[in-house]
Amino acid sequence: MQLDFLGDLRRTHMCGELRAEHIGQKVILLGWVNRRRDLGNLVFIDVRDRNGMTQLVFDKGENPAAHEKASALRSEYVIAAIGHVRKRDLDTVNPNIATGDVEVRVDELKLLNESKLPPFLPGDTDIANEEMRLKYRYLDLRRDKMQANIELRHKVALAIRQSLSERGFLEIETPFMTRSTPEGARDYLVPSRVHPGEFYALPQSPQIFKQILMISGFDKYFQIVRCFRDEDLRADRQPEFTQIDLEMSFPQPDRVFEVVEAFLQAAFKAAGHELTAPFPRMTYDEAMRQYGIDKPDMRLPAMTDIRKAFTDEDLTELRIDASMNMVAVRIPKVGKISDREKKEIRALSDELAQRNKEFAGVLYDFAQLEKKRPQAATKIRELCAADSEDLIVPVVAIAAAESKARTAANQHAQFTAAGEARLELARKYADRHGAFTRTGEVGNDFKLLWVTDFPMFEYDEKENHWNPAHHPFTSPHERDMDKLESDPGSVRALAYDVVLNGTELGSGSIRIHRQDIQEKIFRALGMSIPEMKERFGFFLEALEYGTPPHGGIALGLDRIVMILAGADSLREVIPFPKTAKAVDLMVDAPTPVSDVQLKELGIKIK
RNA sequence: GGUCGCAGAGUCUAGCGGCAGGAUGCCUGACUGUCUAUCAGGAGGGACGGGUUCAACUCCCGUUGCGACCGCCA
Repeated sequence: MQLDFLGDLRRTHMCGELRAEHIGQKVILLGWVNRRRDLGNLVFIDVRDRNGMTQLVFDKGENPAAHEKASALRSEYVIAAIGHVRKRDLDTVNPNIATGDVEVRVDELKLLNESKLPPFLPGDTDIANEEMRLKYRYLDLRRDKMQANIELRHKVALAIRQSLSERGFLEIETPFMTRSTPEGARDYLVPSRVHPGEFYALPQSPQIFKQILMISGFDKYFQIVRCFRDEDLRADRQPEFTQIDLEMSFPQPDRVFEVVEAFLQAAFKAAGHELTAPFPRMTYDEAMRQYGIDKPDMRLPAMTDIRKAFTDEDLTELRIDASMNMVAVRIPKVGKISDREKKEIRALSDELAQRNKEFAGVLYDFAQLEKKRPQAATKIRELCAADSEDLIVPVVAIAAAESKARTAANQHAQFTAAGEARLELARKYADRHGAFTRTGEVGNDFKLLWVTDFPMFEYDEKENHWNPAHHPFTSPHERDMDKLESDPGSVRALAYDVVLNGTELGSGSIRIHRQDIQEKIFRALGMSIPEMKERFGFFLEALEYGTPPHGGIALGLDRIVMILAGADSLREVIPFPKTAKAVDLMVDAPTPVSDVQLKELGIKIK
């Protein structure tokens, strides 16, 4: 079929714009053929662009030439429609689309491009599987939902930029080709041609650079920036992802919180939600005790300490280890559970024990407890404020035959395992309690909070030394300074996370700005002075030239947009994401490269 | 690295150890008020490799791809 040129055709409206007020106007619409309804002498074409859809009418009696051309149109052809807006008869109005009151009677149709028959259509009711969607991403992105997600992403990013800019933050770029640091995740490496055998690394985050910018006196920095981590993927983890990265001079954690709360309010507003600030706060310790996790999902009830429910006699008879934590997990509105479900809960107990080596407990059968110790069971119901429909799962330790010494690690694992049980059961019974279903009420749908006072170090059992829980530039609490050497495990950091519905949105800290403290930390981590110099020499030197107190945070933009879009995977809000095996199915990356390229880089593949 | 799930027409799927069914898309025809158009007709199918079996789309093993989770991700 003959194709037409665009010439100097200029569209007058987007395809979702026309309303009753445009009736009678001459319009030019440009877009894709979304659907064709051919009634013989009368043809309807829905023309679509990212803004919406308009029905075009071709009537053989009115305009035979245009009608003939329209009859040959197929899905995803690109067209220009020049015509007049017409009121639809009352009985032909389509309330399902924004432009449904009107239609365009086409005077002249131009065919700008044809389309091969696509493997799937943007208007399909069943969406294709992900493999197909990713391979033909350009087609998948034509779908309304994807267009909306990408637009939402733009709006959110824009609102955040504006908010930060208004508060005096400067957006400053930092290098993508930088220095590999062995800390943290694996680096993506970029070989240097000029220096054979040497590599740049793509940044896991602009951490060092933003601190240097504070040393340079920029005072308030931000960047919406790509970060790279060569680790295995998850639904909420991509190898390249976007952070809202910021750093400020002379801050207390509260200053950082205010900034983040402001831009999150702006971001949520852009998505149509009025968020209340300040967000609730909780220390790491409270989070672990009440939720068994450092990123509590507050849409579900906290765990309850049930030690008080048992008399000493109960404990002896039930062979419960009184030296350990006793908590109950409560999942609302589960109702009666079947024998099979009971079995599944028992199986979960084993699974948790396998995953948490130090876990000394079990998920107790509450029904059994009600039989054996009705008073204790009643008390637990009271303590949990449980409804009769609620599922209660006590997590207790059964006393070992020989008395084994329980450690702090056991106690911690007890909370962690209970927390995992809480989430697992909540997911399982999501249909019944409905806590994960959007209600339209912001306070219910989006539970934000700050988790503060993370521990400074974590002990690595295998390697037998202390690791930074956050990163090695995190400042300890001023009041814990003197415990750095004597009792590293009890040192709290000025580190904080912002959490939304059980997802860690962002993580930050007040940094160390004094070289003497930085060296102490490195010593506590078991790093020698030469080792420190080798890894961070330039940075330690920078600290010596008048470094102001500073701190900041970084938030995952992809995750924020994902939650706002109500999506289950980051791939729904990233235009060109990678598969679980870190492959781009559209461009087919990664690929081998030619021997010539390798030789130039001085690289041999084994 | 590990555990689990999935793999069938262009796409989405039902079922089955013995003729592979539907929806949608596509093609042809009819149709002047459709909008997931309708009606009639048509074309089109088992990821790869091995095994069990008289017979495998179906069962088993492996590979590959996709997905979920664990490990990993300061």
